[in-house]
Amino acid sequence: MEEGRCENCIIRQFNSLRAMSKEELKKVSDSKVTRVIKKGEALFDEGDKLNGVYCVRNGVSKLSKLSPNGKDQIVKLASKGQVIGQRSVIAEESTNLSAEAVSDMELCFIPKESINSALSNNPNFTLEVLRHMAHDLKEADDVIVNMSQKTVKQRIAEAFLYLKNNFGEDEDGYFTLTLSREDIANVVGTATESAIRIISEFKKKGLIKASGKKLGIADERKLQELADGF
Amino acid sequence: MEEGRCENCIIRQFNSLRAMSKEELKKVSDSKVTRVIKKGEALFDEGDKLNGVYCVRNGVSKLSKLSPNGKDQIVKLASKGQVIGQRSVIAEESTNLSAEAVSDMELCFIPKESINSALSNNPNFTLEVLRHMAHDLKEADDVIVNMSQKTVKQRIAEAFLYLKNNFGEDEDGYFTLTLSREDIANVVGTATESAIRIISEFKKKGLIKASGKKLGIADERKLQELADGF
DNA sequence: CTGGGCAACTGATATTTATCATAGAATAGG
DNA sequence: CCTATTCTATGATAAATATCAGTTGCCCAG
Repeated sequence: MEEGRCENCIIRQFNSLRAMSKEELKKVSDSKVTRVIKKGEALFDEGDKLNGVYCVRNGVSKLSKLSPNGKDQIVKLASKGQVIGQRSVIAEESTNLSAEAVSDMELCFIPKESINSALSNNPNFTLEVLRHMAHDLKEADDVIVNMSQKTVKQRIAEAFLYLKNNFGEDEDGYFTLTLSREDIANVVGTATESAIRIISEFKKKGLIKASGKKLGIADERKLQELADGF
Repeated sequence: MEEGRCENCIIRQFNSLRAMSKEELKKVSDSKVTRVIKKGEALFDEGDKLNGVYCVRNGVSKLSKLSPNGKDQIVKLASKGQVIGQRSVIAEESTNLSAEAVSDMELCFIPKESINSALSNNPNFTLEVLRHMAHDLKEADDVIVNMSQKTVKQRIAEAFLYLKNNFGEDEDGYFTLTLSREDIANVVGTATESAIRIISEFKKKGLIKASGKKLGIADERKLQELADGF
């Protein structure tokens, strides 16, 4: 089986690595280490020095930051095809985030040397990473605006739409990715109880549906309207 | 007077342009256009296509985004030495922000061709921009956490510290940069009245001082403690 | 099958923040 | 120097959200 080779795996679907030359990819592939992480296990902690990046092959990881008041804020959910830790490696700083698996994961660890050598030798790759990062930065602006201007209800509605659009749903219309209420609260930056209350309310109003731990969207149109502020 | 040449102006102090070669800087210098903008005037609006970047030579600009509910959220304050619009130029997307001068400004407009040519020909420059952007992205995470986890009081305290640390103060201890209460409210993402109330409260408690429109810090230690949540 | 532990839930209450209304202070332009 | 307009300020009130306390239900290890 050849799935272990980056040339066959990463190239097309993954964001910036696709700009690597065949040779570079071979090097990456030879130096990488595959890791399996169980749901709930940590990938790294805030303040750690990363000596490489992680490329997600399967599963989802939450990237979060502990706020001074002791609450976790989830800044990003990284799934298949996304690269974790590139910012720290590129800026040569320690991480400001911690990463934990929210589902069982399989990922490839790529030592920073491989990345750095590609960065200094392959301008196309660098430019590709740069473009990608410029885009991320614009998205971060949107998040900042949403966080500071939208109500908790609106943010939860958005989170539901986000979960559908980014991780998909099963044949019954439930999200592929199951998050605890606490995680949802940490995504939108609110108290767990508040999140639970609003989720119950949405369910009563027929905007969303819930079955056990599974969540899903029942009325996307209305949910979108709510997220947009009507 | 030779202040008009980038070789003499930009090189040392400005973030990523310093990685340009002498030749590139000459090209930039020849293609750039100096603009003077009065306080309150707009540089560009949300959705505009930028065909270049602005390098701030003097004064301060607020970069903001209109939220669906009609309020402005100030995402960044750019001052001397900072480059505005690079993200849009690099990602080849239209801006998601609008820029307006909060004090009289002098800036250089650099056509995107100069930037793009340097990006594709000078890997060092690209890498430098990339590093810088990676750093910005980490800062954006911090902003997100602050916005979603801290109270309005804490955020206003932080804003005051930020104003001091980034723009300095005069001999009497008042901020060099004077912002309206509305602007401050838009930086921390709250209602103008709430910002005013909290500023009054801080003043009564001796944490800050105000004289006319001028604002300053009176007790930095306590203000910092408050921002950190005590 | 069963008790312990944890996640989900609910109620009561306190706190924070927004909104509406209004008035005084400052400021720019004629 | 005056007036119109914008900025700052403050009160009253409503709405949103957090906090504390307690209950239920579920899952899993023994």
